[in-house]
Amino acid sequence: MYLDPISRLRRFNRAVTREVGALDTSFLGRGRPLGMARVLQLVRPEGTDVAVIRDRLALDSGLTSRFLRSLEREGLIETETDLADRRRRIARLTAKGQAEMAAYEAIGYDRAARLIAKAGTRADEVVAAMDLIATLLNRDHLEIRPADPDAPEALACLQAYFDELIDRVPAATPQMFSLPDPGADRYRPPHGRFFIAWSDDLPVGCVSLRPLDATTAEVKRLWVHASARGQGLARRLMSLIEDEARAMGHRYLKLDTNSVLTEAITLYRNSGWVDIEPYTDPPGDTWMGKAL
Amino acid sequence: MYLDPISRLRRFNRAVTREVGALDTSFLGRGRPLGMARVLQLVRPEGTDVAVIRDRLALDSGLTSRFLRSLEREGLIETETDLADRRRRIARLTAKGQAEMAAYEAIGYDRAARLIAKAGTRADEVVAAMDLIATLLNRDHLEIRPADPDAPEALACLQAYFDELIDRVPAATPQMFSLPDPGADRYRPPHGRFFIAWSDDLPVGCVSLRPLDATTAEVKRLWVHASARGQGLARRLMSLIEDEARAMGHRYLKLDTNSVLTEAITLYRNSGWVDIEPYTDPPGDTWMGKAL
DNA sequence: GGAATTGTCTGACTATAGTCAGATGAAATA
DNA sequence: TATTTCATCTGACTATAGTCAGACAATTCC
Repeated sequence: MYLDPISRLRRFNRAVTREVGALDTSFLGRGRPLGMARVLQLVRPEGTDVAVIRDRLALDSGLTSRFLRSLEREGLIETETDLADRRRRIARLTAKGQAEMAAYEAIGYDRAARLIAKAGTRADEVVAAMDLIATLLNRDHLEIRPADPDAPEALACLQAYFDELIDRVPAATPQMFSLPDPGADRYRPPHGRFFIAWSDDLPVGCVSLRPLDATTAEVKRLWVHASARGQGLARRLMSLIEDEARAMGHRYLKLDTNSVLTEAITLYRNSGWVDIEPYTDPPGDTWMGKAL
Repeated sequence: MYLDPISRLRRFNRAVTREVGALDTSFLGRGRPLGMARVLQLVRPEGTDVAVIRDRLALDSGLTSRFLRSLEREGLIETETDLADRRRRIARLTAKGQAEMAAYEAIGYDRAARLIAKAGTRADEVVAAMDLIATLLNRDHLEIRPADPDAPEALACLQAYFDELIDRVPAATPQMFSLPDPGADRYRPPHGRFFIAWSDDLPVGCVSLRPLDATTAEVKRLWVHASARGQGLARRLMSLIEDEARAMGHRYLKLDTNSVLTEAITLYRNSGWVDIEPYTDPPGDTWMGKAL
């Protein structure tokens, strides 16, 4: 290759710096300095802790305070002391502030829409490329949080998981899967568990646990978004769900999978899972278990 | 999908803004304000026109001048008046300035290398994703320039072109192609032509023309980088080479291709090319011609 | 209960980026 | 030749971001 990977990354950096700069400049079009606009973006209508704003933007406390005062004078936000800890303050968007935020949203949305349109027939590919890069850059901030199995973000993960099974497993058909999951109740505490891995605001993985009997539980719905593969996330999810099962008092775990899903099976074997007798119907054709 | 493409683009934007910000901050580690560092980056050892620097960074002339004076005081650059137009000035890097630039280069290189390393087994995919995005963002600045067929950038294009043929055309084997091209001479002016399309500093396409007889020429080596496909570049290259042939006095064009390269053949047909009698050996199996 | 720590705020300060008007000399144009 | 345009420079100015010290009140730690 004419350009080595590092030069190509730097070419990417230049292109993207220009783009980001242009976005910043267009934000200035609303007649407010960038620093203040950035603070405003972090103030939620329900209220945001002032310390959170300071941390996220890595701002000095004095500067943050002044930005907030200034936004307050404009009537865009209100602040009040946190009743739980009266040293802390909470900033909240006013109606006027929400309108202003909507205007900023519109600017960002327009620019994004224009770029997607520019990608034409390759828009899907471009979005996948952006997911990959964003997930890589966010890698150190990946968070795994419990979720309700009927929440929209959970449904999105499950849909993606089903789509992948249908795509890869010959025996899997769309009729086998329905959403919302009729058995969702068994994934909810206190009986079961459902976790989602987040990279910023994109769900990039999930895993669930449901009880089979008093001492045995089943691991299901292990899925990792294409952009997050190859970074050990599946392993983290599995180890989390095993810890949860242990804490809930289970002594044994089972799962069913399909032999075409070789990466998953390799992962299971490498973390102590062994083949067991069949205990479910197709599309599964491989059954594994692990003593906790 | 839980997140629509536009939200995902904006997530990408956030991730990348943080990264770019961090790069800027690390440049500040050399104890020089960012603006001045940016100016320094544009001063070449051979000399750069001051107006070029101003334009590229969209700086006020007063500010540019002050930055240059300051870099001059530090001994990093020298300026002299342009002899061709004595209103203009040229800035040139001193030895000390070159050392300083090397230090900046090293910072950028390190960060890039670290990010590539973080991508682990998916580094190739990440670089391809970055190419795709950078080419999209640079789309309006795509430039097609003549090149020598033996220049490194030309060899890179040809190698990529051959690799693709070997990959897609069953009859094509590595033994059929060698580089540098033994027939390179026929692609050079005044007899032939060789053009490369550049997106920033990445060659993303090429096309060449060689004479067959006094009034007929052959179009060869039409190639477009994966990141630049679907944006009409092949069409631009073809239309350019046809114009060149016309200007050189040719009346008729020919080309040979392979039936598996369907997008290319569709492009040819849509721009007035028609099937003709075979005139070459494999791996070609489709021959086309166009009267100018 | 007293000392240390924490979160926020204010005022005074500096650094950096950027704007604007005008001066100067050179080149282009009529 | 006279006028206009151009490229650069300087000085005076403003805007924005950011730093620092100290005050104050609430909380945590011992």
